[in-house]
Amino acid sequence: MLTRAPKGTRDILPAEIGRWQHVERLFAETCRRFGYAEIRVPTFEHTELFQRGVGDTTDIVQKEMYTFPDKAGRSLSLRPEGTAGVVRSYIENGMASLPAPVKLFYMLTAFRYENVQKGRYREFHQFGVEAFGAAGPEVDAEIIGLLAAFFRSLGLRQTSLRINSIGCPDCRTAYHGILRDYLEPRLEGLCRDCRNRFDRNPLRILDCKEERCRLATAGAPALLDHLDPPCRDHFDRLRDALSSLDIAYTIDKGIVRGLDYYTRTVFEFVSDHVGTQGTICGGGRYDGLVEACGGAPTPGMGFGLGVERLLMHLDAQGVPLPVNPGPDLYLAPAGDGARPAAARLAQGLRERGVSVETDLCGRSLKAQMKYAGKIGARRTVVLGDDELASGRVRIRDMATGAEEEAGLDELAGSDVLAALLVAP
RNA sequence: GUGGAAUUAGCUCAGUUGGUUAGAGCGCCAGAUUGUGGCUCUGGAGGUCACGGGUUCGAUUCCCGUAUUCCACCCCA
Repeated sequence: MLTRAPKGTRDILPAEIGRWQHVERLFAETCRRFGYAEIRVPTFEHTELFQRGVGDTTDIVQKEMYTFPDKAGRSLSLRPEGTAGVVRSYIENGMASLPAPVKLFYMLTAFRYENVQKGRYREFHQFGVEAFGAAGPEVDAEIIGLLAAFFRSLGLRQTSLRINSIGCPDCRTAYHGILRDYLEPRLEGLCRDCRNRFDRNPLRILDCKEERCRLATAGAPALLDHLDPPCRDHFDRLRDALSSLDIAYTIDKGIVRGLDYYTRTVFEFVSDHVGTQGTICGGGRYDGLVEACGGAPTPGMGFGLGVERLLMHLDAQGVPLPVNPGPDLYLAPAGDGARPAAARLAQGLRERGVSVETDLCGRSLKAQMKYAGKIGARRTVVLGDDELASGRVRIRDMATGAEEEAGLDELAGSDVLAALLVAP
């Protein structure tokens, strides 16, 4: 063949589209019940949006973005996540003047130039929500509650919620000092990356997976223990809110998250199954992001959820997902004389809402019956000279083999139509 | 970006210690005489053995490179 799908991309084929549509419907419905409205934003944006919005120092922006000049010389980038574009749209469309909070959800594809593994692709699908204008922990808890409801309705089990607070810029500045004091005598023991991080972003050193860095930071003070009083209060009230929603969680002081914009609350839903791509969903609060992108100071909170990973973990847990059903009716013309009548009848039934298949390959009646069985047709009707002459047909139930007689003229009429539309 | 493994039909896999036309199961198409599917039987289509070089009289098989997939690191969804 000429070429294959590019590395890290995949086709979603008809055989699996039912699973995708199922989770999409369920997510959209859950969001609707929680008061979130769908928004669709561009696949690419000006590169500076992501540099500012995701963070210039992040791996995502530094190493993983699909950035290209367009023919007019603008630097554009395929979105590596959903939040930045939604924030841009919020500002650009004056949503600050809408009744607060502004609650949005999206289902989109994002792009990262990364090495491929299971559950990690270069083009991947993300669901997410963003809530603007609510500063308190109540919205944090509501969003986590939305996810809990979504997972429950899907039948997803064995995931755990981990939460942390990384404070506001003030407590982070203060904490950076405390952390540097602790790390300075241990600087020689750190890896080269982390020695660079020491000045720029010492918080990330705690996230380093290098053995020697983990040893050096094992006894380091945690940011969570050095929050200023307002951040501490926010975190404590989030815990109370989660408890009153009966949502179980564990505190994980190690959650830092790789995007620069987070403040205070950060959280992840992680599958308890083995496997390195265990994070299904991650998010948190980003109280400085709208302002950083040129809007008025506006608190925000949201998450991104990896759809491929969600489906992967549903599979791993054996959660059944629907496949697309076969047609309500297969209409089999017997003999060439019946073909125009069959096509006309199929058209009429389809316009009345029945899903009908009929022969397009000139097959024998026997072959048509085989085909009807293979595509999962619920019923079949044979249409030949006899039926056209008498105006009577037999409706065959493919599961039981039972046949029921009906008038041809009533087949498209309401009674038989109703029977066809009712699931067996 | 760094390591390791794999790649033979649409799918899951055999196989060739280097030698004529490369196999199976499933799937697909057709048939088993009258107008009825699932079971069974018969036949058929479908492969430059991932791609490109090298060694050789001869390479799907051996060697090198590349691509892709999977695994680990890293990162995250």
